[in-house]
Amino acid sequence: MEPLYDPKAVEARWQETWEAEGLYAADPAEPGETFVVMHPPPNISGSLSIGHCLQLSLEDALVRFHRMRGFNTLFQPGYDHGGISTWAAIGRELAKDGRTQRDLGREGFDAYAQEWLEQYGGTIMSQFRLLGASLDYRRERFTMDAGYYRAVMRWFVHLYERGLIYRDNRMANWCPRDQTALSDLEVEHDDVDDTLSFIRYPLADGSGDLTIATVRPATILADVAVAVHPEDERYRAVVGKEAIVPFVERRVPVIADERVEPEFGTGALKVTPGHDPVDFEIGREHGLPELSVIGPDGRMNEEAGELAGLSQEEAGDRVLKWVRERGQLEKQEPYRHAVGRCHRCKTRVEPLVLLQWWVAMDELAVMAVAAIRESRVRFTPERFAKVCLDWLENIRPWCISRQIWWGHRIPVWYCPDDHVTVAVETPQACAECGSAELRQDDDVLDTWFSSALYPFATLGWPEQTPELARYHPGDVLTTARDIIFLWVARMMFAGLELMGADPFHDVVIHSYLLNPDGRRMGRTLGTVIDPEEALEPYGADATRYGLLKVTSSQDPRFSFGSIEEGRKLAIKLWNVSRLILQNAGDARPDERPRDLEERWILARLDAGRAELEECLARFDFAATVKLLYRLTFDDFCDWYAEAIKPRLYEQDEDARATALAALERLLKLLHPVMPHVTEEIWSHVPERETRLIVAPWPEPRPGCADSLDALDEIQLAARIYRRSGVRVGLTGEAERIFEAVVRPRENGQGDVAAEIERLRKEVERGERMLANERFRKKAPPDVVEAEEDKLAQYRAELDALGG
RNA sequence: GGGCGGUUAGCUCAGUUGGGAGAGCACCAGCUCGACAAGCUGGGGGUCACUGGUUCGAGCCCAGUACCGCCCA
Repeated sequence: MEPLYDPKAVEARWQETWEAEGLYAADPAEPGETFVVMHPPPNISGSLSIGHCLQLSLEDALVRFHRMRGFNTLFQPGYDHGGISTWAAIGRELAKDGRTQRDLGREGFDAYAQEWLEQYGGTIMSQFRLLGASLDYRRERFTMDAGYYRAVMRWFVHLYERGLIYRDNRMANWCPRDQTALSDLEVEHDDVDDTLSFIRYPLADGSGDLTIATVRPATILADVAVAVHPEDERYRAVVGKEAIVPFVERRVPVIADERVEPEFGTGALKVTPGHDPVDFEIGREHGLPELSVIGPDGRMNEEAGELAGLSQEEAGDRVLKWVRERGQLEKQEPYRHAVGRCHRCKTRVEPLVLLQWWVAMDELAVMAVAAIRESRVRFTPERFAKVCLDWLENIRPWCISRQIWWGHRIPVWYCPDDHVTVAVETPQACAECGSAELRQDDDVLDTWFSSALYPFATLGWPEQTPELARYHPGDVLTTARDIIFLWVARMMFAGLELMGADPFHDVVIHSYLLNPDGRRMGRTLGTVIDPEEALEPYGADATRYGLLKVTSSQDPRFSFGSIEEGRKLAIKLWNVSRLILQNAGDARPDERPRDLEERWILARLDAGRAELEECLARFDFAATVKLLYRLTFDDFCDWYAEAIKPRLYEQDEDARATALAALERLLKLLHPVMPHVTEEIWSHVPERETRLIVAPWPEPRPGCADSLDALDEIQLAARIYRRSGVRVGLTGEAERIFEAVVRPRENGQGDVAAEIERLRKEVERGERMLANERFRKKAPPDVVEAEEDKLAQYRAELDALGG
């Protein structure tokens, strides 16, 4: 073994070896309980971020752990076409040459996207490999490959035939820049400073006027009513009358509707069903017309008459000028409110009534609600179950059509008479009139519509493949919290609807990595950390360790500190392995615990194994790596290795065989987190029959459990000696171990006086506590007893120091 | 407007039923011994955001306040 550990060469070699030897491969024909993790497919709008690496590290730890425990394990790789996200990314690329997606034409765009796909898909797969993720790379899937495409068509047709997909004119979110509709989830809300204008609408009968408040005066042109709350005493008398809309001077009814908020503005609401979601609902209920004065470009359209072609702001100014001149502008106030922005391009979203395809959600959502309520699907941390339920229980129709060319084209065809034919395969004739002149719907589906099928479309559904039979349903899904609604909830109801099963039983919401200065990482913000910045200098094992270390916090700031710690752990492990392997002589790994430190380390390793299993079972990865760090540094290196060192040099065969066996146990425990360095060391251990990646997980070892605290006395003596220079009397084995571990020359002088002072304070504290009668009376007996023991211990130490 | 997180050492963060405030990094001091100076040993450093409450005992439980962040509308 080289004196210096070089992760770079070692890691690359094992990544190739594991894959070449088929050790990542899942075989449905093999026996064994299955463990399946579908890695959330990164979308091909870019390469992996350090956040993706965190997710992979966590999944791969679980996967490797289960593989070693003998599970038939599938870790599924793939990538997502990424709908609007990729569409926009390609748009930015084309813009460099002054081109747009539309310039290429639909076929030209497809060809361009194909090249893009190959480049980024390849990048993503190579990044997976660089991290040592033990995905079954032979099974790489893409959400638009032929089989998956067909699955998406089936899903659409299925829902259509169930009556849950329909085409309708409804209020949708429109991105004027991307020129497409969006779902509610793809709209972000930001507060902006705006102006609230109070405008008087005269009553048609001349009996007075009503004042409304609006931040969008341009939409006055599309007003079709004024609404008040039915319980609002102030306006009871005017309901049923007519008001005159300024500028267009249209007579509109004054109506009563419970959706009006009496506290907002004056309590009277201008109703514009064509340009506001709430107004749209009011309009539908009251049978009002849906006028539209704003076009898909976000500017005033021809319905706006003389204002046609103006921006909304310009039009609003014209309207305000009109009312001001006529004394109908009561006042203006600064007003802060939320506006919707396109999730991808941050353009202000325009609410417009549009003919789109929708999914009715109630019936589907109910199934997912049941899965959560019945704990068939659990969330970690638990609170996200409630978050998911809230969304599912207040769900609204899902707009699934997108006016872009990248994605699954909607499987609907129209004949010249506008009859609708819905089919998985391209139909030859109209289902209604038989016309052969068919035109396919231009739009594609929301990317999440297809992602919902990921847990089984990747396994071949709708074909009944051996993989589908064996690996569905899966086990654990990990993701970031912003994906819960977009993907997790939708996978749940898609799985229940099509497969009749929950696609996983555990959802692990991992932490969200922030930039070192506490800001969100975003490509557009230029705040992303490239995984290369960690992998290149530190290696995959250290990076994996460092990322897992910060998974307990909700939004940890990324720093290289924790990765540095991982590197130190790998180096420490390397060095202690050199000690044991270079002094092993002809010994073979064999547990022959004879002396105190051997029974102790086997007990500690077994306790560590049990604790590690508990940590992983509750998905506490930070606790997992901290445990491994302490086990390696404190127990294995500082005590066990030091204690046996003389016996290794003396060619004690039992000590050597046991040391090799103990090292093996440690390597196994570390493998799921740090696979490369452990596999490399393992390859130097004599007589290994398998690779570590598939070596059996350590069995419980109850035999040494009573030695778990066997070194307590010696460790205490060491502490006293190192602090004060005073030797506590030890006998036999204890004295031998003390001599081996605690080197006399270390800090020999010590400070006896300071140590005595410290111990006196401890004794005082204990005496004070135990003198409190109420403590003795009310605290549990075991707590009191523990305090008494500690006091006795401190008094004994004080005696030993002559204090 | 509704909801959810967070606030602990100079920095990044732990702290699992309430029972002496921890780790890593950084800092200071000491130490080359046949695994490791990318190391070892010891040390300094905190009003656990604030106010009140419950309790023998509160970083932890309860009520409220402030600030930061997120989600939904």
